[in-house]
Amino acid sequence: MTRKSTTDAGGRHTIRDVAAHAGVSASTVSRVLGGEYPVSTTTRTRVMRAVRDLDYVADARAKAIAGAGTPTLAFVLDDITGPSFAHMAHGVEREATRLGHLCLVCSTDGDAEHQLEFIEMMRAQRAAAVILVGGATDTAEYRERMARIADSLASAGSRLVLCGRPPLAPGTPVTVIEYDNEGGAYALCAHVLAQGHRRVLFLGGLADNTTAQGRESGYLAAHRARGLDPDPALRLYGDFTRDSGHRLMRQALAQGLEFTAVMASTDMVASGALTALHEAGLRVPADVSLAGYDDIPFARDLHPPLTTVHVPYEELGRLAVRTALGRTPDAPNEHLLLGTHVVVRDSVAAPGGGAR
Amino acid sequence: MTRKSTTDAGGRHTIRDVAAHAGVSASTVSRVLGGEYPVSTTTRTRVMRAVRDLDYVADARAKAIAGAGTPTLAFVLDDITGPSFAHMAHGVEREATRLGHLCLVCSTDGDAEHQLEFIEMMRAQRAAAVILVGGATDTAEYRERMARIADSLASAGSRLVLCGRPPLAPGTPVTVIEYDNEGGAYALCAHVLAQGHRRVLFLGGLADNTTAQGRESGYLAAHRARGLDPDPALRLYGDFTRDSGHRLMRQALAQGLEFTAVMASTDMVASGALTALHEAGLRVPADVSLAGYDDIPFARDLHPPLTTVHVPYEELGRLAVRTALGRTPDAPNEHLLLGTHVVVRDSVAAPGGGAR
DNA sequence: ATGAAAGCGCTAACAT
DNA sequence: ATGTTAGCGCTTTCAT
Repeated sequence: MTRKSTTDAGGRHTIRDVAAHAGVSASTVSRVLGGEYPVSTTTRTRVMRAVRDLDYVADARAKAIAGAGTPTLAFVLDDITGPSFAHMAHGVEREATRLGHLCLVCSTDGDAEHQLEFIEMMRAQRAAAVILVGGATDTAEYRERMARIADSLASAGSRLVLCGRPPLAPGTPVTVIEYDNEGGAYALCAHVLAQGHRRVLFLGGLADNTTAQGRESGYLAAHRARGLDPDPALRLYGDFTRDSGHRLMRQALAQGLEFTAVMASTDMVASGALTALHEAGLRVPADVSLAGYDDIPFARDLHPPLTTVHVPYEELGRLAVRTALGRTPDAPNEHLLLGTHVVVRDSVAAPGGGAR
Repeated sequence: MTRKSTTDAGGRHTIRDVAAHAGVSASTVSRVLGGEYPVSTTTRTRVMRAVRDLDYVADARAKAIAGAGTPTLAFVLDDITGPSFAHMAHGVEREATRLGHLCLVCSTDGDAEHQLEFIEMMRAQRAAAVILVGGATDTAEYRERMARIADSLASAGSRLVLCGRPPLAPGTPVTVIEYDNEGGAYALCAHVLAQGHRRVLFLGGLADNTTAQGRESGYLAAHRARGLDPDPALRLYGDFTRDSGHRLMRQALAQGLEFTAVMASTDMVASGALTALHEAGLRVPADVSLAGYDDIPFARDLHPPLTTVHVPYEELGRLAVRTALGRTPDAPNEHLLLGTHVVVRDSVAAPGGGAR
């Protein structure tokens, strides 16, 4: 079988096969499929029939390279398994497809190298935008690296969007959308303090993660605003998982740390901590108060329902793609800061009976 | 500026720009970048320098069309927001990148049309495999539609993988990987029954969803195996969300349904149900026992820790990718059934004090 | 070891 | 309204 009629076993039909089958030229097929062009009705029908017969689907890569094609959008996160990331991904995904974009999702497991690789891949795919989400380590190296990526992307007609990450130097072609970690944590901690607590344990995330740091700053600031000086021994670090919360809490209990409330950097962390508390026979909030952060759907099913800070993750995802795609009249360098609000449920109360 | 030196403002450099910059031919650049070909060291260095200078990244689409290129893999699910799906996605994603594949993820929000559209897109992308996950409605139309897709994909050299979905007619070029919903539910329900419960409320999912049906079948079968005839009034239907569980449970309570245990079709559902139970002042498991399904990480943080069925979702995702990519010596039509096991925690006990 | 040329599957002028 | 001819950015013969 010659390499002309592509109707070979592989079954991968080309536009020329369809053309031959319909007795027209390839361009005509292209035009019929494209839709935007006048074609006689009879030809159109014949072509469509051929398409159906051959079960033809145009190669998207070829289209893309030839100028047409569905634009692509990349979403890079640390771990799709975290509820808050999943919700953002959902928002991104929905908005992207609503806008007719294909959407690549990649979890990097928090590995910076892997992340870099993936971004490079996206650049190779000529993605319309790359959305990077999740706290980072805010070092000079980080800023430099990100700036380079932003420039590369920009010069290729693409755009970098940072979500929940530290902004870069002004002038860098980047869009950053942050949610106010410090503000949320401040408000939450203020609420806890207002109940009368004076020793509140902070269960942090990775020490150098900006999201974790923001929340810690809020915790600190709230204390200082009341003229309080939080005991450094009351700050423990792990990551954002449920297991980390569980482990940290056990550890705190084992060390005999004294506190009447605990503020977790994440609902997941709070969830694990809660179990550790229960395991130790402590009642929440009677014996110790507990607060989380993120307001994942689950938070209200904890016992007691968790007081936490609501972050509009899904909306955030949607916003990210909208601004990334320039659906919003944007300045070259955009910086949005989304507000959050505390959701008061039952896990925080005044320090009561069995204070430790 | 003529359309020859692509070094225009757009910045999108082509291989020819690099070639020019390095004073060699495009083929040479290609060879250097490809690696698999002998090139003089001096040339190689010059080319690499040009690449660096221009910040050049080869267009993946062009590569793909020309025969090289990273293969792509598509993962289609209903909702990335569901923990079990997220874990599968994680597995898929990890294994795919481990195997050097790009991975497209798409949530269809349970919309069959949208799902179809997306599959078509993936065919256009010439994806190496399409993994479809999540229960479906098992009708003749479903089987027919899926078979058509499987054939299309196969004839394009791609492959369809069904995960947690009903198998198709033998001979269809499809791989299906199921986890044993019925078996798991049977074992779980047997456990509940063994505690002495006789009226156990079943909180289902979408009535026509095969996953939900499988779990219901297990529930039914476990009863029958004991010579019990479960009261049909004890089966309520909603979906797999936390809210559904909450609503259904309230409803059951409001109607004054009598039961001493409840078996939810999902941990999420169980979670919502638990809250409804608490809100009604009922204690678990003292007043009523509760069991879930999926064993999401959260399950152990519920109060009491939830007895449930473990499903190896992440492993499932990895397996799907592996078999899809034929890393497993596979028969043309493969059908795997993964086992599950019940995880006994504290939410199920013998019917006790305040039976309703 | 390197260049020239052909081709991948498609679209977009440019002709009729 | 339709066919012809160039590309798009890359790889891969086929020469040299």
